[in-house]
Amino acid sequence: MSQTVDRALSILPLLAEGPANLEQVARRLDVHKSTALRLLRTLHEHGFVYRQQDQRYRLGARLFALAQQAVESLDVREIAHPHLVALNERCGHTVHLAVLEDNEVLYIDKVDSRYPVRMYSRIGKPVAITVAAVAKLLLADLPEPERRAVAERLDYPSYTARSTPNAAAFLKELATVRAQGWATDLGGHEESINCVGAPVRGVDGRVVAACSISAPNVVVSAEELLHLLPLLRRTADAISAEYSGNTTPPMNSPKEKA
Amino acid sequence: MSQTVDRALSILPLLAEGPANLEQVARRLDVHKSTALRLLRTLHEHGFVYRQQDQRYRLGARLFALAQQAVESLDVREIAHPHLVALNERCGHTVHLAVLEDNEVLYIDKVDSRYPVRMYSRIGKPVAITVAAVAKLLLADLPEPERRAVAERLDYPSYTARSTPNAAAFLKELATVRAQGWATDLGGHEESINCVGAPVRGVDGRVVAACSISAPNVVVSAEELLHLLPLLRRTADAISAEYSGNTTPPMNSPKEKA
DNA sequence: GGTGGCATTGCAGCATGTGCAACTTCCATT
DNA sequence: AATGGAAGTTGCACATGCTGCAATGCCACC
Repeated sequence: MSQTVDRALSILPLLAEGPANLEQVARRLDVHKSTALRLLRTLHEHGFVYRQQDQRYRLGARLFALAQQAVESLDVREIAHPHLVALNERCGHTVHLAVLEDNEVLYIDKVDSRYPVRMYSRIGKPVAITVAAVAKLLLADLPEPERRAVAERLDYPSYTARSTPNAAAFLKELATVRAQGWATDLGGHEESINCVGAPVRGVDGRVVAACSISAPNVVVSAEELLHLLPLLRRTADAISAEYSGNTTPPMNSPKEKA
Repeated sequence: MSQTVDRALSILPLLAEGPANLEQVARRLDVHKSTALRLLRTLHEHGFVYRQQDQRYRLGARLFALAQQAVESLDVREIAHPHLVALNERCGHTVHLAVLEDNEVLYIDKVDSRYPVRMYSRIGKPVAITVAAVAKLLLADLPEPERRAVAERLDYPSYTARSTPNAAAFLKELATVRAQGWATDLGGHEESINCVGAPVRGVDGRVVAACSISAPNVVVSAEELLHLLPLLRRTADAISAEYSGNTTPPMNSPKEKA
């Protein structure tokens, strides 16, 4: 809507691909060099862009700081985290937390069995929305018309032979997920990887996030993974309860009983 | 320099403090509501801003994705180089910068000694991973299981009598290095050459690179080399700071509001 | 010392962003 | 229901401030 800002913001993803000099930026934006220069200067003043010795521009540190703050301000994540850690300790597999934002599903937290807690490694990347268990859970909760609209609008990449092929199949799957209250992704994204997911709900019962357990075939079969469903659902419910304020305070490790 | 972009970008740190509605944003920017609305719309289209159910604005997902890509393209070497040169000017010895890549430690930069001695190192070549100071620093930062796995997998060539003999000794050494935050190689690779190394850390505190000072016995004793440790560590810390964006780079610094 | 590539500057013209005021929507209150 | 207020949204006339051009500066490489 605002041409100038629109152009300026377009520079950022462009630079994310790698450093670029003024002329390259100008050409990609299809504007005059002087225009690009002014935009870059403004971005630079705000620290979104950094200029290296060879005068090429690259993304600046301010982005990290902002992304960091943004992820920290997600309160679901904060509440969920200890539960996810506990779940990971119980089952040993990778645990994800995801939310829906503007028709994209993104991971906002992850606990990996091998790399405990660490930085936000893959966090922030959009997930394969047509196949991921967490995506199904989040979309299944949308009101019918919107769900249909989204399903219609999506692409259905064939990651594997078991990927969701089209909108019709996806809507059917969403209906199933909605009814049963949990979801799976059995080799739909990567042939050898299975997931089970469960929804986190807010006070009003709407799905605000979804968490999942992922594990490769070679470690546990899909069937064995499903045995973890009760544990997963208890975790998701515990997060829901705490998020809605319906339960006892955080205290220490909210571990669950077998 | 560009008013519109300047205003738009100012919105982001503002939202980083927490969600805000249109009027609050307009007031903070000191512009009319309609102006703020248009800026926010543009930010929204680019995914930098997200609108929650209560219509308040929040930082959006695109920030995560960008920060992610940016960190991948960050080149430590470019940032580190001037620091390494400065260090070399101060101490006169050979200075190295190394990173870990696919279980190999690679020198990615080197400033040669001003003394007439040659060192057998080449940029891009793998280093003697079981003895080099930089290798110890990089491996010491790995999560425990992986560290162990790597140590187990390595060969332990006896370059000299003081080379690391086996996995057990190596792991013990790594534990020491991890604890003290610096490392040495005292004649472990070449009988007459000693090194001290210090880690370069990224925003998340993980070791992303390591730099070292190397010098032959005939020029300085091991003990004298250790006297350079404080200088080395200051250098490494300066690189870390700049790499993490915690400090302003030499010349082109973002503007300061005075 | 010339040449080419790229960044930078100053400027005139007008596209584009701006603020205003009217309109809508929603919700709380009577 | 009706009323009032608070917040978001829209259309528009004005002029600010953005745009592209052309000229200049800067460097590195022949």
